[in-house]
Amino acid sequence: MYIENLFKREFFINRNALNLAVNLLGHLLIHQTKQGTLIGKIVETEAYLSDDPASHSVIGKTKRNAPMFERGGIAYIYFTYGMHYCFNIVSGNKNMGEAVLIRAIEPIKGIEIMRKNRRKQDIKILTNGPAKLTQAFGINKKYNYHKLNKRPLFIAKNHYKIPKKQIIQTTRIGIKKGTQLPYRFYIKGNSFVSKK
DNA sequence: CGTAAGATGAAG
DNA sequence: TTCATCTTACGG
Repeated sequence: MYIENLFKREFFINRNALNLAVNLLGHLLIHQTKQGTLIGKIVETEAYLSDDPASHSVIGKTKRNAPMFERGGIAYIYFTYGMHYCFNIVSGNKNMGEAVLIRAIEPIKGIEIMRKNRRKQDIKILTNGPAKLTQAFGINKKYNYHKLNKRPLFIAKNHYKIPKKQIIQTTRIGIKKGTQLPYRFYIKGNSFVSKK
């Protein structure tokens, strides 16, 4: 059903991270697993640009951030704080060094599987944070470099378009550098947006 | 090598 | 506010 609505590779390549961060809001992250299909609506994103002090890419290409320098449309997944995975979508063309961090998602389908993966019951805390949603969706380093226009992990179009008025642009959270830059976007009033 | 920081989350 | 926990990048 959602499979024919998946975004093509060009969608991610033909724009920079700021543009992609805005344009991902409201669309769907889908993971087809053995246990069942997981679907969530993207409700919060952060852009990390090439000349951005907070971006992993600012130091140049390293083994960890190398996916950011590939053509857009692949996943950049990194492990942090000894236990968490964060999921990014690379934007722009090769060697741009930009990506969008998916910070929060609204669970749509496969909620029981998400509860199991998270070992938490309350739907409100299943996916309202970058490392929470990767745990809920079973996303880990095996999907680093994965093309997001292919199953089993992909982005699909939601035909309902978010009104421009409902998109809030503000500063990013959880970082020490570049805190003044307004590179965070979220859907106004959505109760699955992460908290500071 | 040694080490410090980290785009976090959960508990107290 | 503290801590769990470990990879990564960088300096010696």
